[in-house]
Amino acid sequence: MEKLVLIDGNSLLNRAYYATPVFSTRDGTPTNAIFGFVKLLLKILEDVKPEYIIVAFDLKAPTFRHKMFEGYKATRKPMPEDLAAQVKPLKNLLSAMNIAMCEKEGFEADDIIGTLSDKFDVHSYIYTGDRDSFQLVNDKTDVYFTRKGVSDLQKLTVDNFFGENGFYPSQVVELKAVMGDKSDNIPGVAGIGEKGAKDLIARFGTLDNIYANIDDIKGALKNKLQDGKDLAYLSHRLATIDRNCPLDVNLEDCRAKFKYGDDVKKIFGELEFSSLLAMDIFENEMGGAFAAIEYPENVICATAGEIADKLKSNNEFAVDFEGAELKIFTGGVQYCLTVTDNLLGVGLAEIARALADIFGNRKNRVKVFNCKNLMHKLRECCVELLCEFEDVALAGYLCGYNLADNLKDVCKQNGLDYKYAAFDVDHLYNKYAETLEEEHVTKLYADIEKPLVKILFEMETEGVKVSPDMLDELGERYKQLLEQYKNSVYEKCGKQFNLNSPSQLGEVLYTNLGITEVKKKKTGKYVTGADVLEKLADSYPVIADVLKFRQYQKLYSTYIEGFRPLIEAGTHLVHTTYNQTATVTGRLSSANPNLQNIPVREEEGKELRKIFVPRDGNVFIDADYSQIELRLLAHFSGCKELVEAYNLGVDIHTTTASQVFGVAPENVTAKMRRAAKAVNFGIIYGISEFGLAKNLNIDVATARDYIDKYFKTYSAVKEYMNENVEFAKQHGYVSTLTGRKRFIPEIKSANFNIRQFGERAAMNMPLQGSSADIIKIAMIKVCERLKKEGIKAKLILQVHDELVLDCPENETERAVEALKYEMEHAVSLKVPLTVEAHCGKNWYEAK
DNA sequence: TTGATCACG
DNA sequence: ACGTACGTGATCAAA
Repeated sequence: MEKLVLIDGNSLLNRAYYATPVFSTRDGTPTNAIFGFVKLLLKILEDVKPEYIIVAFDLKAPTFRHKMFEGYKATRKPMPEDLAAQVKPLKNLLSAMNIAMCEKEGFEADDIIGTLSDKFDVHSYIYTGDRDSFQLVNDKTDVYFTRKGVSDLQKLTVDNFFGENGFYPSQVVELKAVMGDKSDNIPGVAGIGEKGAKDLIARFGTLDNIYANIDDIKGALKNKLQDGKDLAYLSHRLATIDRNCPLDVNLEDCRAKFKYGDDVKKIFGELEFSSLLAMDIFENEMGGAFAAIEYPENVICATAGEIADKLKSNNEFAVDFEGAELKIFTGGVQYCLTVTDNLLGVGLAEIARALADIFGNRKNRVKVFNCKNLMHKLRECCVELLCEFEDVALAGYLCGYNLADNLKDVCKQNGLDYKYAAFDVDHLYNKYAETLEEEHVTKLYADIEKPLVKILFEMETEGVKVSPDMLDELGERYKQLLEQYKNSVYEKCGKQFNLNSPSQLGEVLYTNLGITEVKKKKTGKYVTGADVLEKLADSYPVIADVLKFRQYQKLYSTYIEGFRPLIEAGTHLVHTTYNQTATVTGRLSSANPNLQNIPVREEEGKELRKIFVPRDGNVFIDADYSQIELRLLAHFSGCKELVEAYNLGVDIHTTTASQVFGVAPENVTAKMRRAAKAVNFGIIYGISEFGLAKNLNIDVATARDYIDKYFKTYSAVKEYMNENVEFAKQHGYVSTLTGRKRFIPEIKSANFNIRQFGERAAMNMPLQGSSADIIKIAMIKVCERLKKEGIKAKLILQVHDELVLDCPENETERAVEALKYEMEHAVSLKVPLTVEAHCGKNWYEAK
């Protein structure tokens, strides 16, 4: 019998959307759902080899079911924006693939599929993620249900249906009539759920039969059924698929005549589906079938010697080191080596020797996803990575791809088979290397990011020493204060509750204490943020205690207890992990623990820095750039007033206040300076009246006045900001000093808020990103300099505009000199870069 | 898993 | 009419 594939387009696209990691083309067009859909489509074509295929879609217009019941699907959330954006492109693609589509006003895809599966003398294969379609299963119709994701399909046939579900296809409707369907807002009988409904259907078979024998049912169940009879029959009608919708489709319209033609290739290219583009397509009379990427021979288990041998004749290879498995792809073959310290198996020494042969050989060149991770793994085996390396994650990051942070998911994103991980690494790197060239970021990759990998590895390995005594001391103190403030709050509220719960706190403050000044959020919850509470502190004494509790709770849980498990036993070191591919601006991030957000602004928290101490006989040297982003603003905008101010070395906020408020510098009040400082910060963030008003706690009109005055004074800054926005609108990205790019798809959004966000991001990124560039360059220079001069001081921390050295006391002077010089001379701008350095016996003293 | 909150630059 | 400062990560509560 000939085969007809019927696909529920909306349902599968929806499934594909949630099953595929979020990704998009670099210009921001989301493509993950289309990708998942296409992968499944190709699989179906290959598996079934159907003569006919058609994809059915829902229309937005109300269906006959809505006319029957106003509430039908009323509780369904609207499609996420980035899924909705993928519907049209999918249809275009299907059209280019010569795949028939069908939609009909007043009907759902289900009805179309039900009708077509009945209409022709063929065997029907229905693909859907909707259980409603189960009712369509019969001797000439199978349903393939997407159980989990899109690849795990449950095949339901007339033969296995009862066994899989415990009821028959015809009873799907009967069941739904009783139990309803939450997702479609089909009511069913109130008070009866899945279990009750199944029992009833197992006993009576149909809804009609239930009511025909209603007197056989006793008690509450009977009452529920009697009360819910109308809704049950309404639900019955709602759940029934209409197998007679008026469709102008004949079988020949559905003929599978897919060709992998230029038009399809072009669309795959536009969607950046490189793994699909790379497929070998061989067309046959079935309408086209596919062979995916040609994967290499896979040697499941190799010996260390075997691999080392291979590398003698081939210096280039790609690896994936996951768990105890090292996969190596070289010379067209993927080898797999198990690295364990089980001496009963392969000797550790032999493995270590092989690893040293592989990664310690400077003639070798390895491609890897996240080289820093590999270096840590090798270190566990006492092996140092000395060979040349290429980092797929880093390259992809610089190309602007939104890559998952592990190779497994990246493979998924790219439709690659993780079984061939080392091969995939090779494949992906080759692709990204081309893009690096196209985007003109190869130098950034090779000269800044790659050298930084090794520096970060060393910083992480070196670690930062924590004083356990000081940690305990502060912990005890915080604990006591915490208890004190907690009790005080309880007393003043007249009740005990969980102070850590914003919702409970909100409830108590606004209900029990009658504090009504503040509104709820759009989620319906009370706002209890510190900025809001602070305004209430004067009127309500309890607020101050709440804020103090919050402060110490943060310090205690995040920085005392949060730290304990991360401190290495014996050495008392914490080893943070710097993520080099986490931010959109080019900054690093730090985690486990995050050492880039150790308290400093409030004295209470700043004390925490006393727990960080240098090694014995050493001091910390802490050096930070002074206002680096504002200086970059002066540099990029060329604003005469700003450049001059920085070249004269005057206080920039005072200068701004003086120029904006039109008073002599010596007449600038503290309040004026504070406002000017906030404006300066705001400018860097892509200022908005509202944001400035909120920050300064002033009204929007005053904020607008400040901004107007600022831009009038510094018109070059305004022009520069406009240029950034215009550039982003035109090219889809902005860039930094080193050519690092951030793609800003939001800037073209139809949504006003999203577009505004894009504009602010376009203004901010060149400043924040260039600052990141500069400190990265400085880190490289500082490390080179220390090495060259034989200074034993070690770079141990980076906090965006700040570097910390752990330095032998007798080298302090030379190290300060080197650090300050290399930071200040990392790049040359129209304004000087200045660095302030301090020394101390802990991080508190060195600030 | 998500949202709220708060620590940093 | 509507919601807004830029960039991160950790913790907790509540689903």
